[in-house]
Amino acid sequence: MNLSLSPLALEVLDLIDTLVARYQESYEAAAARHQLTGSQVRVLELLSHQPLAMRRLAERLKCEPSNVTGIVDRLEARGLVRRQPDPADRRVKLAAVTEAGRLIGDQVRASTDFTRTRLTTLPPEDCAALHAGLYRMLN
Amino acid sequence: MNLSLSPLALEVLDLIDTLVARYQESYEAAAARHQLTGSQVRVLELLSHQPLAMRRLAERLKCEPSNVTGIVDRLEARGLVRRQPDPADRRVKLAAVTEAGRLIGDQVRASTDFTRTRLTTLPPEDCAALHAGLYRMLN
DNA sequence: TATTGTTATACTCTATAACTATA
DNA sequence: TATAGTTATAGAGTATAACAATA
Repeated sequence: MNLSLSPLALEVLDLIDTLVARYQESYEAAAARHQLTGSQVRVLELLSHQPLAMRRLAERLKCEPSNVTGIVDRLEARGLVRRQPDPADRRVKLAAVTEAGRLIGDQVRASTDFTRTRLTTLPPEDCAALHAGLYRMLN
Repeated sequence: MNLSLSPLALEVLDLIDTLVARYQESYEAAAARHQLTGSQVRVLELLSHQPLAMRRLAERLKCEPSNVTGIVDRLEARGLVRRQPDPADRRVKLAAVTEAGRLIGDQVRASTDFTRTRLTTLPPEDCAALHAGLYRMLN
């Protein structure tokens, strides 16, 4: 329904398509440089603040819990994550990032961002415009 | 390296993370509503203007040509795409969207966009700010 | 009974390597 | 010999359904 979008809005739509594409590329490429997939890096990020139950991890990843088993298996096999019992509920397994996992997660994030590098050199007034526009759009 | 990013830039980074996540969700969900994957819809979009050689499709999708064979196979099995010979080079197969494929592609795109619906209601001044900021960031 | 995590299964996307038919 | 598309293979992510352990 392009009819309801102004010419300016259509251009913004194109810019957003480009932004998303570059963001994705940069994210996957950074992960691949460390022989990791995007999902694996995502888990490392989600666990960087505190351990999470497999169930919670599935919610955050927006996928089925059965998938998380495999992703965490592969991270655990490489020593980047470990499973811990939950003292409060013996059904639950908490996934926790290891020191090695935290290190790699930080490295990937630092080497990732197309977005990040672009933002460092963006003049403050453009940054402010971006902030205002995005904030209004997302809220 | 958050040290080199201003507090404002950090907030923009968060906003962009959110934007990308919502964009992705909305794209995949719209595709799924039509029993299609994101890649399949992407192909439908790429072919919406003109037929493309399998090789070109692979370039646009940023994946190996061998993968395109499978994606086009599945679309062809559902009658959404067909393979045509290239009169100029008998090695080449041109993938072309069918009428049914064009119809579904349009429907998905219309039902997709989180981005699109947000932009329709965004005040012109916010839209202009977004455009300015994104343009400067991406170019 | 309900919930947590896992297993089993099937499908899609992905890359790599080897093959065929053209050029 | 080089290129276009395919096949074969293997790994990863995804959803669904069924299961054991625990609540």
